[in-house]
Amino acid sequence: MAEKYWLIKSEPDVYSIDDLKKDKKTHWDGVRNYQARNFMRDEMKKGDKVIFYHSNSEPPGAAGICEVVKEGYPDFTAFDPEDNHYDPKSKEDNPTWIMVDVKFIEKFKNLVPLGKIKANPKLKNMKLVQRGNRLSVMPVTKKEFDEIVKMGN
DNA sequence: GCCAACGTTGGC
DNA sequence: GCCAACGTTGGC
Repeated sequence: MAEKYWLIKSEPDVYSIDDLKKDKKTHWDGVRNYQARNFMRDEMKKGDKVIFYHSNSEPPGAAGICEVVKEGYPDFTAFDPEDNHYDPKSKEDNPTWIMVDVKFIEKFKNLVPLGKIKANPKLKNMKLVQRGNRLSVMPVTKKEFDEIVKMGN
């Protein structure tokens, strides 16, 4: 099956592309949105390419690329009462929340700011730029993915 | 810090 | 099942 392409959002104050570069790989925990969960559980496959997006930052934008290295498995941070992402509704024998592991591929030479993404007619159909989108994990097309990579390097 | 957009919760 | 209230996201 062909690779899929995704975009995941992170607040760089919490976890940035530089953190991922340092760590080499990470588990993408803390997603507490059903649509995003379903993408990770059902559709994200090993080898899929992912745009790493910085939200709530100055400027917001696409920062780099990573790749799925482990497919959906239970987000254990939901089981830990001490964790910020603790969710008592999620049980270990029937987990509500799912995460994947991603590994660092590259950091763009230049961050692709949201403004430029919005200004590019080829990217106008991206969920990212459609109104009020709060999804933290979303699919993108290969064309959109390639275009953003081109803008970043 | 503001606020619009959106998801979730809970009363009925 | 509706919908108001509330909390969160995220750009500006």
